[in-house]
Amino acid sequence: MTFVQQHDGAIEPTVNAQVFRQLRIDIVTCGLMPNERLRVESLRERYGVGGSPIREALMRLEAEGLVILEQNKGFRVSPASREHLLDLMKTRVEIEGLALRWSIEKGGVDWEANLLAAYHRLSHQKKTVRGSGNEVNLVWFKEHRNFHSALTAACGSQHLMGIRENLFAQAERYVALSIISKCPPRNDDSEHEQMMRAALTRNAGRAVQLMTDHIGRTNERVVKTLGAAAQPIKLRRMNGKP
Amino acid sequence: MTFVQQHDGAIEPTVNAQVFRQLRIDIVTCGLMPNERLRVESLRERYGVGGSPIREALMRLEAEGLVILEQNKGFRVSPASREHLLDLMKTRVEIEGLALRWSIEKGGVDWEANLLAAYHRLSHQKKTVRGSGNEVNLVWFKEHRNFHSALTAACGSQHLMGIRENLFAQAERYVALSIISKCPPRNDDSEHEQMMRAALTRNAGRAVQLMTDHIGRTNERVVKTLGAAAQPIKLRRMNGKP
DNA sequence: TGTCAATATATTTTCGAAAATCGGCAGAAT
DNA sequence: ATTCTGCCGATTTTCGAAAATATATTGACA
Repeated sequence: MTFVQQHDGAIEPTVNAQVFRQLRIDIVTCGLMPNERLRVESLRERYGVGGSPIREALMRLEAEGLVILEQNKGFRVSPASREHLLDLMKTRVEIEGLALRWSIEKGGVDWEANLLAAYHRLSHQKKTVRGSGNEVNLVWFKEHRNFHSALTAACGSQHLMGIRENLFAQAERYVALSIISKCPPRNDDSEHEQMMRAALTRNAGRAVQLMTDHIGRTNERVVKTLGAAAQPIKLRRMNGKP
Repeated sequence: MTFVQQHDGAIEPTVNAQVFRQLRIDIVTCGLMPNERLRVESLRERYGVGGSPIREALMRLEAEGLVILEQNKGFRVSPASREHLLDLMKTRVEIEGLALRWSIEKGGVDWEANLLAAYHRLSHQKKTVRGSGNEVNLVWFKEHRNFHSALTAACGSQHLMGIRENLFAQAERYVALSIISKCPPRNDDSEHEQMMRAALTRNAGRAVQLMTDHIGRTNERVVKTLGAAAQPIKLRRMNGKP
């Protein structure tokens, strides 16, 4: 595995951590598609490392819900489906709402400053890069994740933050899927700005409502593009007969 | 690893799954104490298996928050602290409350039946077994977990259920800690019955309030016994000098 | 005596190969 | 034709040993 430097300059010290990070990115951005089988041998080639760190990384991702393990039958990327997405969204609305409410209650000046900074960075990024097809813009993803994290950063609960981040990652995967499906990305920049304003003015009710709408609108858009790209068709060997 | 048959008669097919299950139990019941180092070599002896399945199981538990990994320095059981417990409780009140509300909304006859059955089984168990010291009663733990699971089983969200179960497991560990610390276990049987009644009569508000109190009271009890047993004192080799 | 560098030991991490398991295929039996 | 049985290749799972890393110990030097 080539040691890829991260944005913050840090390098993951162990191969396991590197594989975990990269695998997570590849799954969330749908470089590895939903339901795709994850053979250890293929991944060994892909990342140029041994089997152990790969399996260990996969186990972590399994616990996070991004990967599925069928015992003695191997790993695959978690399937994407309308039902799964709906469930995810329902839960996310509650969790993000709760975290936001708490954050607005408890946030201090530092929280406000970081939120402003995060929004500023996000507003200078586009969702897709025009260059090679409509590919997902990793930097936008990062800044978007950062912004939502900043919104809820002052909620005062490690547990709630962890849950929120996990659900967020799963939702990101659906957004990536939608972008890949050539769905022209909607502009939600103003929504982010409104949320930020409501948060900074300590209008919790409005902020939560905006967040709910924000998630709902994203969801609507994604649901439309789901039927096509969600489930790779299962292929059966045809014995060469037509 | 000896193939231990489970309560439902199923046997985990892979060594990894067995180690995972057993390790999880040992941590939740404080057979492995908070903050205790988890050396691969020791665990290899303890469970009589190779290193790979152990590391893989530990990675899963790390993602669940029951185990901590410091890169290149190994695993340890997650430390237990008053702050951690308080955070956990705050979050759990919200999650359990939400799941319970949804469950009461959507639950059908099957849900009611299972809930009744689960309560009946729980009410026939004691928290501790008198035999060898005040040890945790694994069966009570199982039935207690089952009961709370049954309460929220109809919430209609896999994600919310998963989150709830995870938080519940972490809370169980604190209860076990409290029991081990010779804290005479409180009788919360009637609380369970009241919750069940409120749920069955579709009184969501009351049920959630009871749940909140239930969690709060357990928490109070546990907090008291924390100072003593929470953090094993870090020992430094003394060079043989007194 | 105390501090620092160098060495030795313990532990984690990783690899490569052996063992176990699954799914498919061929051939026998009904 | 259909079901069953046993074999074969592909894949997962597990082990044991090698490489990498952290921790402890020793000894030199101020």
